[in-house]
Amino acid sequence: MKAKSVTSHDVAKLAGVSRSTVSLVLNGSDAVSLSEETKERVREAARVLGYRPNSAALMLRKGRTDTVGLVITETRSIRVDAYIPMLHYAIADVLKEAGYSLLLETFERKKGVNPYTDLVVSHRIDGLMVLSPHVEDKDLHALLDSGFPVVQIGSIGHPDELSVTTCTRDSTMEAVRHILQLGHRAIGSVPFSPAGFSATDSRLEELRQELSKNGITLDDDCIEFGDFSAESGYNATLHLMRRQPQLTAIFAGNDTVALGVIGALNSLGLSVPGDVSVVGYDDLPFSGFISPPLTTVKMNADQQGRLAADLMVKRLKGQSIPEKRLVLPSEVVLRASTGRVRN
Amino acid sequence: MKAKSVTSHDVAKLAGVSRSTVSLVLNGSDAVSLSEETKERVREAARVLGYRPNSAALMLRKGRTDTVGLVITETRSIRVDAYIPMLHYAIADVLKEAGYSLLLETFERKKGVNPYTDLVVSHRIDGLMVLSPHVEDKDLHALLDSGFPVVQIGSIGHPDELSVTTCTRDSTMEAVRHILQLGHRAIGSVPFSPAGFSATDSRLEELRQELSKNGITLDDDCIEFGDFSAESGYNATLHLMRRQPQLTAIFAGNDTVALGVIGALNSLGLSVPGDVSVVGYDDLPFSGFISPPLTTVKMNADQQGRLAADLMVKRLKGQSIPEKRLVLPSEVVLRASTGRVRN
DNA sequence: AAACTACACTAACACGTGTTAGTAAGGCTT
DNA sequence: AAGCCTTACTAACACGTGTTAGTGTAGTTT
Repeated sequence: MKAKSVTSHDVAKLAGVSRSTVSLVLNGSDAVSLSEETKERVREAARVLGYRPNSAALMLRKGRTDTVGLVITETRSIRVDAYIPMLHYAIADVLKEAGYSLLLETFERKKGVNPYTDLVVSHRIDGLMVLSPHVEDKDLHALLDSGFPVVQIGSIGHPDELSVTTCTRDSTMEAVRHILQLGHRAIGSVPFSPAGFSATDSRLEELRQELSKNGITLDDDCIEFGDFSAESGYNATLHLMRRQPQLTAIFAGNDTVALGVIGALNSLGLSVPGDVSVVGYDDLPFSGFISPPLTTVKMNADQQGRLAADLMVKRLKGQSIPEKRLVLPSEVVLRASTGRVRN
Repeated sequence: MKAKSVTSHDVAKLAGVSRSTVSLVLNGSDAVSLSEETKERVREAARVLGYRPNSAALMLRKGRTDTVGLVITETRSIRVDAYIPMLHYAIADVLKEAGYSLLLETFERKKGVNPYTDLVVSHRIDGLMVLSPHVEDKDLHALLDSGFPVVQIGSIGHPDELSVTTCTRDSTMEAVRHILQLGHRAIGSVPFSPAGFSATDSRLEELRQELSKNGITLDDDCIEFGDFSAESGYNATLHLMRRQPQLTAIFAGNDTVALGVIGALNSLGLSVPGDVSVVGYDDLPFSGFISPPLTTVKMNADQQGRLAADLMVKRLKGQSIPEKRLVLPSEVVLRASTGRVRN
């Protein structure tokens, strides 16, 4: 019933040589000389039998798995936001190209349990990629201390970390200037998550500072936190506009939330950008094609993922890494969701 | 530098017993009797050293990897549509709960290359999940013939297949009736992909049949194919409405495409649903919170993924599987993107 | 007293691979 | 003819684990 698997022993038997010879031929080793005729006979036998080395045996022998783990910490966001999957698949692409497999690890943090231990200590993976790591993640810091290959998307400030981040400061400044030039003065914000997440905190802080430079204070009453989903953006906006109906511009924490922000504004009878302008972050694939097309701060998830995966490949292959912390620029994409303030 | 890994040998030495004893204790085997005192000493030693069995050795010894592969065939769709990731993460959740890891495999089909061979023949995985399989996929049929554990999301009609599909026929009927009751007669469609993909073909065929039952023919001129993204929906709609400006209702192939459809209609100065009604498929998390909230055929990706993963777990654990082909019902969700036809 | 049982543990094998040290034979040099 | 190099190959080990058959001892039965 179960097709017995083909081992190098079978190949050896068919080719009339020893198992060692099979291994040497198939791995192209030139440490020992073999006649061309024998080599060909072995290759042919392997082909006929459809031989593939058993990967577990390979891992055991070589002491590596050619597998990289991917940890996604923000489990709440996975199902409702498109950004993580974009990173994920970009990473998968690059790693596959370099000969590595990608093992997905979604974990919930439990008290007293180090979520990295299982994968790492059991030698299940050669390296770990962490998306949106928490700055105060004790276990992650410990893992970095141990020297295990880790690449993060997002920094936790560890001296040895390899990370890729996107700096939104300049773009936020540019977006704020854009909004101010359109005449807006009553400005609110709907971050994409509760406070405490690094991207949320930094975007909010940058926004606050830029507005402040221009003499506008971003009052706490003008902020209503979302929770990753468009739904949360929708509900937050309803609350926000009930409390602060004078607002004419809203900075959404990301494009998914912005979708809900626009939906809520419209449901309140407000037009975008006629009555209220909306700015997002990320520039998801759909952002240019919704109604109205969204003005947003482009993050380039694809490039971010690819560079992170490149870092991992370099690290695993022992290649030199000139820059351990890559910082990508963002870019403001002006579209139709922002407009001149109503009279 | 490199922290040498802890093996059962180390544990044995510390506990003052043989390696066999360590293995027996830690696996809770009662095939041989051991004193409680020794057991405790071994457990303590293992705890102190932080011992975890080497997974490669385990795989080799046990002949299984406790790993499931996930093949995503529609690489074009991955980055631009939210449906696949939802399936993906639901599957990952269930498998993890059952003690399996998930290995991601995104592959491009190349001539003469069997994309399943590597993972399967090298014993890298115990089972394979295939998302949106092609009906005529020769290699997949061969894999099923071989008896290797495969679960598909989407059917290819193989006699032994394990699959989960969602039947949209009833919902399409219901949605069509809904649209007709609103007075619409000039109806178009923007499928989410080119023809040839099973979901696209079946949805289109169901739509055609239902309309036909009501005396309306869905002309080819009233169909403009999308290509997975919101952008493709946007562009297709521009073409479609230029060609058929009389249309008052559009069935989008999925919600992502519907996003672009609505965007395009608005950019043409048409309101939704004032001038044109739009129906989507999937009910993505954002669909209820965009503007206008989208009327759609709900697919329940999460449940689909969970059931598929359950099938896989049952299959791998040798449990009985009463129904090899699960067919889930869909459900029409009426929202504000559909309305009475304009006068 | 011999034989058996129960207990506590270990030696040895097998999983499938890559690699190093070693063997055998033939041709060449001295 | 003895020694040496080259060519062609293989035996044997190691990776770390789970398990089966087996060993020895103490206690109990016949």
